[in-house]
Amino acid sequence: MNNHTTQSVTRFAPSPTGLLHIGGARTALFCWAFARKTAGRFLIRIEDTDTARSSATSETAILEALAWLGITWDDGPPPPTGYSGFGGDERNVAPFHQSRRAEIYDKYFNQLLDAGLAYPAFDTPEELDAMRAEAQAAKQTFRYTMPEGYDFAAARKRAESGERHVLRLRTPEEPITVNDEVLGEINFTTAHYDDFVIRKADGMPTYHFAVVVDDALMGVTHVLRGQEHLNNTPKHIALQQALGFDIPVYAHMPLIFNAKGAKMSKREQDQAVRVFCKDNEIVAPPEGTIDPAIFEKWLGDKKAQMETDQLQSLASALELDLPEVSVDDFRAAGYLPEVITNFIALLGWTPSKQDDGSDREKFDMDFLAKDFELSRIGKSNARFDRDKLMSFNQDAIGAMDPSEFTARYLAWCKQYAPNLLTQLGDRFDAFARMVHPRAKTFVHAAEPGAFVFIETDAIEYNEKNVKKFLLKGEPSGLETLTSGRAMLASLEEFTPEPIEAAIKAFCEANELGMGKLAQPLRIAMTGCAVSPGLGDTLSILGKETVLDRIDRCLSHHSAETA
RNA sequence: GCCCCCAUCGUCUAGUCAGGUUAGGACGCCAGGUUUUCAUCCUGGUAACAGGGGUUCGAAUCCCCUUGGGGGUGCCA
Repeated sequence: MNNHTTQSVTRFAPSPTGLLHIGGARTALFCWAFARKTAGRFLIRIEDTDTARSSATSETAILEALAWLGITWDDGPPPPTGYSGFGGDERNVAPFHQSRRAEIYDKYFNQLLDAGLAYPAFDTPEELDAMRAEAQAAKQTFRYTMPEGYDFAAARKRAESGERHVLRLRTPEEPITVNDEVLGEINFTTAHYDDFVIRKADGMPTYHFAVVVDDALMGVTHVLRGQEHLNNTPKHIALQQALGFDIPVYAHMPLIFNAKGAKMSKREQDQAVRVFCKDNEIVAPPEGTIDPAIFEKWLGDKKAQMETDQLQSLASALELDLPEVSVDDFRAAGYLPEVITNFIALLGWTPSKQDDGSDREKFDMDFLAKDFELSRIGKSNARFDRDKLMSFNQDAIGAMDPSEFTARYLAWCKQYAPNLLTQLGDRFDAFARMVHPRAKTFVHAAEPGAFVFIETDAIEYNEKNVKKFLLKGEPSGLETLTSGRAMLASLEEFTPEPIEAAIKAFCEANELGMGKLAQPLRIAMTGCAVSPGLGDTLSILGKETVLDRIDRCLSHHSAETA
């Protein structure tokens, strides 16, 4: 036996029917981590046996999301555009799309058929429905088993003559024990599996069959997947036994839910927008978002789901943050890939303790690749806490040096906020530097800098702040603002440091606290007493605008002092 | 209905396998401090072993029951 055959192989096998769900991302991450940890291989396989729902677009989106997270694969489709250095077919196990493996499946279908371990069944969906209803009425679990006196030869003849049929596996009558690395030993009696379908009427293998054949042929040694598959496992083992395959190691991991304890789903997003519309009595879509007819129909039907991009344009027009569900959602919301992987790794898995014995929470992909252990996967489902994710993201952004933040923020804006870029022009670097210390996500980053984008004439002054910082005191804020204006007007270099220095010197010379000038200036610039650092705030506006805003503020409030 | 899995602060979790801890950390929340505002940062606080039976000198930890949560029960994956 050579090293090649003893090497561990894990796989992530998405079905290309949508974006990469955050739960799927965690499964992929753990599969990746286990392969790295054990110096094995991680492979990607595309499970596109559901021809009606699968699409190339969603396959591309899923691969791109994985690559963006830094979850790269050894075997599988080529890397998405813009990535390189992973994927391929070094071990000669392709194709990686189940839709292109029909011949392979046929070979094994025939093997089972010849051995009498699989048989054609001709029941129509309606007949099956009736049988299920009957079992339900009798308060029993429906189990399909081979009819008494089943005539193999006759059935094969019917099948070969083209009669519509499926293939079912003859399952054993003995209980099956699953040895799960996470859950332990679980015994399944025959009540858990019946003669399930292994080939659909359209000739495609079912999930159960394809997964078992492909895993075996692709040398998969460790199957790490969500707990929703636990009940499928005896079926897979029955199939492996019938086919003479080795049984891989199984590890079923807990599920991830939203804050409410429900499954995270796209439906949740539709729900959020619909509730918002109803609460705010919005009966028509904002101008330039979506077709009013579509909107109306969607609003009226609680279960209706809108296309993802339509929903997003609607949400952004309503200034509503959509609950994120897919990796793409989190990416668009301005979360960092290294933060997402760090955070989801913590959902259902615990890293080793730090050297001093304290708990570890922050780590990168390299650490995960070294530290990952199946034994530290938990058993109970986890809720996804966006507050904590946000906190991690803020910490990570805060830890970047300014040039890194600027570069990454720029890259994000190019993709998700091009308007910001055109409005800012060559002031982008200064803007990025200004908002960096306050940024929780790239989406939220621009908020403290909102004053940059409004017209001076459109500034609305906060009444409370005006009273406190402009009208009261001796000298009043307005008086300080007036003398401060002259000082700023005479300033030659209008960049952050000189501005800060000049303001400081001015306050000291006049024996004033910094706030005496700073707060009135903030109100003049933004309308309220909150802004980023004064040097940044003033310099990004430019001297002319700063003086304009001071003048407007002064004239606006002079009547009140009189 | 039937079957399977799970159960520590509001949330993620350490501790459970090899019973003995003031049940620890993180996010959140509250209070105080630093700061020209905000944010950051610092300090402190809040808050949990689902309930009931056992076993034991001793139970978060082992066993049973109840309750609660989740999953499955497809010619979806």
